[in-house]
Amino acid sequence: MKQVITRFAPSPTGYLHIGGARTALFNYLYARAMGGKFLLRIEDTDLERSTSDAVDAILNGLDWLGLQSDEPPVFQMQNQKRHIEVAEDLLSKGLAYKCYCTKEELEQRRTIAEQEGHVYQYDGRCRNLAENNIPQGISPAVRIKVNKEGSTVIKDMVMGEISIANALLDDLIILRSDQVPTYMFAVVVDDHDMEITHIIRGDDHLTNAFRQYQIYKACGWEIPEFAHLPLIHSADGQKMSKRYGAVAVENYRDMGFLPSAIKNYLLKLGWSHGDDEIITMEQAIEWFNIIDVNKSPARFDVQKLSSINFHYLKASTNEELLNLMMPFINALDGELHSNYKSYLLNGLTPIKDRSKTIKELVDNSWFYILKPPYILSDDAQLVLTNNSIILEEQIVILEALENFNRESIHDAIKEHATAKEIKLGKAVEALRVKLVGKTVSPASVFDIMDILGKDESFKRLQG
RNA sequence: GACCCCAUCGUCUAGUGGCCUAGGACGCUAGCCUUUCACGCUGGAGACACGGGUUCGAAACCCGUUGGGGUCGCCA
Repeated sequence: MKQVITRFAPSPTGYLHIGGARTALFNYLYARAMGGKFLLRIEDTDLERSTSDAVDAILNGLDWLGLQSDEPPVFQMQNQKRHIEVAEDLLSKGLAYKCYCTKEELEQRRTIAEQEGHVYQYDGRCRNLAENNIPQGISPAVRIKVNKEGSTVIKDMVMGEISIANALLDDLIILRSDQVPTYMFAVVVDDHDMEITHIIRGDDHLTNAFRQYQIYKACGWEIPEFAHLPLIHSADGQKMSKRYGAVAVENYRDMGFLPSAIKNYLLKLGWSHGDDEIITMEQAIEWFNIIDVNKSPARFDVQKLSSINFHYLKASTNEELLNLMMPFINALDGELHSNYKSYLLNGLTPIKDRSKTIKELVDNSWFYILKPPYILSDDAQLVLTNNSIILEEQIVILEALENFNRESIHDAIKEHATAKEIKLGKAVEALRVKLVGKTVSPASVFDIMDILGKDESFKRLQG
């Protein structure tokens, strides 16, 4: 049996979309599961919108997720010669023809058609242009001749058998007038040349598959397997787009999600292995099969991602966590404790329980990281009830913590408060102190108390 | 509008004609644990879109309706 080769083929026009990440993941997993190869191709034939920044963003995103390709990425534009060559071959065989309609003309016809209430389909007017009718001074585009008879049937590994009447297809452009191949053509040529056996991509390409099928046929090439994954929708059921919030993987990275958690969550979106929720990459490689992917689109749920993230976070060691925290710590405003790393390594464990993300982990452990004095903002407030804590005490505790010395903490407490006053009750919930420009959650206070609470002498103090 | 695809709790899903008065997870909720928060534990509410078939039997198969999504570029 032939070796399975899959590919992820993003266009470099922005960031790595979360949906793209899932497509990459499924391609990666399928290749790994079948003992095949996973390749990467940058679809940069849109000269206007492609940028090298976007290429970097995509590469970085993939790298961060740990979805590296088995070979260096292929840049589609570097195959332009080959695309032209294939187009010319098609031309010489009479399977394609030159079209002299200008972009403007087509645009115009399209608007007219729209005004008349129907969709414009290219009418093939240049198909049989007589020699003496060829317009002068226009560099032509190349269109493929689509067989208008019968229907095209595609066997899709996810969607099953799908078909369309060929009369609905029109002669699409394969080579632009500036000799740049169109996406529809370049994918087919490149997938063939790269010997891709399984095309796993988003559902939005489903109807393109019919057009590409025609190109494969014209070229006389073997048709690869198709697998169209249902799209990920945002919480409101619409297509995931920028205006609905975070769509780039880098957004999720910045929110403090772990790559392992993102992969686990994305995997579970449309694929499952019984009731299993936490699935490692190793297990996924063992279990994954593209034919098990669901046909229906799934909605993206950050809460569920959070809970999976929480699981992976708790399963990580403090050392691993510290590494992941570094970018967030470096972005912090204020002076760092000289040995905050050892404070964190020692004290992170109880804080993990109340942090769903790496960012929260940092937010909840600021007292290990930042040096006093802490600057209180204007909206710092203290609510007193019968169970109260006094702000002063807190600062004392924090200062004492700098030395990380239980004795001095206790001394400070004894000195500044009576046992009665120290009682930490529900009132602490209402305590919001802004320190170093950050909102500090009351949970942080509890973390301090947690450490103290384990101590017998502190318990006695409560008496 | 045309074409293609989809349809189980709020969300992600299990389910391949009898193990289903439909299971799990997230979320929500009650309680326990805890000096407080969180974690954890134990419960609870919560779904087969609708209408027809097929069958002894349908969440599962077929048809239709409704609803949702996608595609219709010299974008990818």
